[in-house]
Parts: sequence; C-alpha cells; structure tokens
Amino acid sequence: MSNNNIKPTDGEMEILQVLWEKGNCTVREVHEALNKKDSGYTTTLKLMQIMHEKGLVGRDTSSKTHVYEAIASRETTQQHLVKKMIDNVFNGSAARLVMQALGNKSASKEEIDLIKEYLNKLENK
Amino acid sequence: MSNNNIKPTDGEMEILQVLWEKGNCTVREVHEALNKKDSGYTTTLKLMQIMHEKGLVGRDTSSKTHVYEAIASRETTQQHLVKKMIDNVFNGSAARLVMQALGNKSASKEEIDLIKEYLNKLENK
DNA sequence: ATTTGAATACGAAAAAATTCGTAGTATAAA
DNA sequence: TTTATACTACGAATTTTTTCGTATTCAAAT
Repeated sequence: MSNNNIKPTDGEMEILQVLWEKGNCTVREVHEALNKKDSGYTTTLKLMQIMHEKGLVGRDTSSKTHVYEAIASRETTQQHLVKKMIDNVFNGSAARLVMQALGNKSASKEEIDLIKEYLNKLENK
Repeated sequence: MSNNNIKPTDGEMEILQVLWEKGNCTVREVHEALNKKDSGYTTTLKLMQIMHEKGLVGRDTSSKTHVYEAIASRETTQQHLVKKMIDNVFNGSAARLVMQALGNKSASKEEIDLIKEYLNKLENK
C-alpha cells in the first residue's frame, strides 16, 4: 500500500487546500492566500518543508524560489477523510453524515437538486 | 457563545463515541470498549480526566469508581465537525461532501432511499 | 486485622504540531 | 562592485496530545 496513512493535520489541510485551488505555488503565495495574522512566513515555510518530508507535497527547486505542488490528490484525500469521519463520528453510516451535512442549512436549493440528480444516476446502475 | 470551541482530538472522539453508544461508563468500561492493545488503562484514565477539565465530559464521583458521561452531545459535535470538514476540505460545498460520501460505495440502496426521502422533505418546506 | 486488588491522582516523559529567530545565499538594483 | 532584498535552511522553543510510572486510597476477601 502506497500512501494510505494520509492524515494531514489541520494546518497541513489548509495548505493543501490552497495548492489544490490555485495549482502550484511558492511558499509566499500560499502564505498570502492563508492570510494568517497570527503566524509568520517562516512558519508556513517550515510547515511546507515538513509536508515535503512526509511526502504530502512535491517541490521544484530548480530556481531559487521553490515551487510546491500537492502530491496527495484532492479526491483521494477527501475520500480518506470522509471515510474516517463516517467511521469515527457517524458509526459507519454514510447516510447519517449526509443528513447532518444537509440539515445544516449549508445546502442551497441548487445543491439539493444537484444531489438528487446524482442519486438518480447512482440508482440507475 | 457557549461551547463553540469543541475540537476533540482523535483520541477524545473515540472516547466520546463509546459514551454516546453505551451511555454513561466507568473508565474501565471505556478502556475495554476501545480494546487498545497499544496503550494502558492509565492512559485512558488521564485522557478522560483531561476531557473533564475541558468540559467535554461530566462525572459522578459519589462512589469510588467514577462514572463519566458525555457533555458534548452527539448531534452538536457531529454538526460542528461536519461543518468544519465542509469548510476545510470541501471549500464550503456541502454537496461535494455528500457526493464524496455517497460515491464511496459505502452507501447501500436502503441508505440512498433514505436520503432521497429526506431530500424531498427538505424541499417541501 | 491484614492483605490484596482495583481505582484515582499526579507528575512527568515522549511524541507530534506549531511557531519563530537567525544565519546564510542568491539575485537584482544601485 | 557593493548593497539591499527576498528567499531557504535549520535549530530550537512552545504548545498540545499521548503515554506511563508511581503513590495513595478504598473496599472486599481472607
């Protein structure tokens, strides 16, 4: 098994988020995207260096300013974390997680329609 | 705001899980339910004592063997964690989380029907 | 009454995550 | 060429989480 031990910390998740969203980035770009008032540039740098050691991100060091890229793919990571949450927090029931997510008012009419469509596709298989 | 800073660690979540599932428990009961081969009784004890300090659990100390109960309710905690995951991992889209959860094959036919029903109820409001 | 077993309290070590200061280096500007 | 600037490297301090050893206490069994 290659990388089944993905367990990014909260801080690491924030960084991955940026890399997924904006594509490859320098440390400065990530740091600015995060817009943290409570921690400095070198903190972000160090975090990303550690992520590199862990194999969560890759980096191109050919020029002075290194460019980082996510290695853990968004989908794989999301899948992993969702599965873990279903197990840890919802006793294995995906449905309960889904309902919790939807009940939260966080879901708009559009989103609900999207999900219905998705469910239909799922069932017609 | 009362207790919006709930952020149980993984270890704490496991314990809460047990308390929610089995109701009030002694440390020994929790420890045995967890069935951890890699950590001892006093570890679980300490963890639960710390959870008590944090206000995550209450305890009845009237008899020698203390009995613990979850204070953070299952629903509130789930809600909080799901919201956090939607923000941190799914860029704010509940729908994406839901689809990820469903795509995982973890959802059975029955669960899918349940969700559809739930969605209909949601929309007829 | 004594021993034994099981529980809590507590301190502290170990491990993991976060933070920053400082030193060194490469590049571009003066 | 010298200086200023923006970057990386790295060690180390801090904080949080996890772990355990040891002391103490209580209650039941001998």
